[in-house]
Amino acid sequence: MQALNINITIEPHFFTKDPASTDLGKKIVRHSIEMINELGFEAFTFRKLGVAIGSNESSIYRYFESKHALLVYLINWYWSWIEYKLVFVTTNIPSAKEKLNNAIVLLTQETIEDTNVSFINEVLLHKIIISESSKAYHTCDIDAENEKGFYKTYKRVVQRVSSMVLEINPSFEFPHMLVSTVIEGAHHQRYFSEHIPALTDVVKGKNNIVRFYTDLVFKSIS
Amino acid sequence: MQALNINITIEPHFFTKDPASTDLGKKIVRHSIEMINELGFEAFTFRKLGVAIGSNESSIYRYFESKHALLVYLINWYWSWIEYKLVFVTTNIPSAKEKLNNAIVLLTQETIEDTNVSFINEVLLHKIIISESSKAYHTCDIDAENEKGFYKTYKRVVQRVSSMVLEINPSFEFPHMLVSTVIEGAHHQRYFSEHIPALTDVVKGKNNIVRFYTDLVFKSIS
DNA sequence: TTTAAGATGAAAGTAATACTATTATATTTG
DNA sequence: CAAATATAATAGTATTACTTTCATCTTAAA
Repeated sequence: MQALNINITIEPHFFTKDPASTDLGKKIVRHSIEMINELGFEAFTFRKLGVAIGSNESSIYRYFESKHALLVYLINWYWSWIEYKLVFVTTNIPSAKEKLNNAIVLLTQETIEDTNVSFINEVLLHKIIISESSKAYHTCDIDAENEKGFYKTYKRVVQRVSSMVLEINPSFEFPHMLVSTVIEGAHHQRYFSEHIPALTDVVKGKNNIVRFYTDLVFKSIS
Repeated sequence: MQALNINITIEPHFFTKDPASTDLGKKIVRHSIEMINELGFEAFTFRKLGVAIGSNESSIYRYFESKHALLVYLINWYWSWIEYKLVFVTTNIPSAKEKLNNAIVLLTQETIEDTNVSFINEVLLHKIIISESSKAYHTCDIDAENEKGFYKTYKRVVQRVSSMVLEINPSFEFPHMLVSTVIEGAHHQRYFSEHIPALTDVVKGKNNIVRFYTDLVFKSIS
């Protein structure tokens, strides 16, 4: 996909101060993505990030109230970006099946190029989504956070693809289950293929994950 | 399932001292399951557990070297128990389809009764598996731990069910992906249905999750 | 050009976590 | 009954995830 002059806008309740609005903010986000990838979310701290960007811990807290909040911001950025790409690959496609196919490919494929849409490296961000995003919603605060709309963007993506499923088969009972199974499943399979290969059948270089989930979707809704 | 006089045996490398071998050990495991459920894994600490069982933090460390190790123990206990039940519901079933069907039902259904097989409450343990198990394998130590066989029991269950898939369709390319997708998917759907319902189509009281995944499996392998 | 508002930095402090280490006291076993 | 083993009590450590306070630096309007 070619780079357009677009920008992913993130709603104000995902940050204390908009990181996209300042140099320091962008630096915080950019380097946090790198560091979370390198260290994992647990070992990543605002102190270490501060040292890495030559800034102070307390300054970072002016943008994000906690490292959990930063992760939620990143997750929402990711889903906003996916939503944008989803609209892009499904607009003006007359065939409902082709539309859904494009959507499933988008949701299950590897991210291999940084589109330079922004100050965010999408390849690394996708890796964070795969390895760390479950830590954002497996908390005891999930219910309160869900009410505040923390997972709205993700839900919207699921809703859009579910509608495509219903376009093809209006009587299919479980479109949301199917779509969220595919999304979470693809993430798991990518993680397993790298770390617990006995749980997958992934051969490196082949697009097995995309093919598996595409088949799964079309067979189960027919 | 009726209670048999069986016991789930856990391999020695999952503990420092076998909790099944002493009263204190059983107390540690029993109460840790309760507390992890109440507080979530993050807020659960050995200190709190010690207070709850009227014992000392340092005594708990003699059984498990860390709270992560305790979680890995619980996960292995769960999968050993599932493996036992899996063998139970698939033995002496001549039809390959019925066998696989029984397996999928077992993997996707809710656990509603504590079988009293042991000192472990399986209903609560299943909830921990759903909410917390991903925290065990989403660590930076995953590769080392996988090599040490930390996830062997889980892999064995996936392998058994994958074989059943191949019995029905020997040319199916992705049996492990299918089975791990179903297992992880069912856990996610149960979690989502309680906390982020927009991501599912689950109606309370109905066995939608079981039905959805059973259909999914049989449609995709046919 | 001054000024004052806002952004950032430096430094110190806090409560809690996830352990470890040491020593004392029970309890069991041979 | 002694020795071995299990458990408890206590204290200590390094780190985390923040918070607070105050100083300084920047910048943009008066």
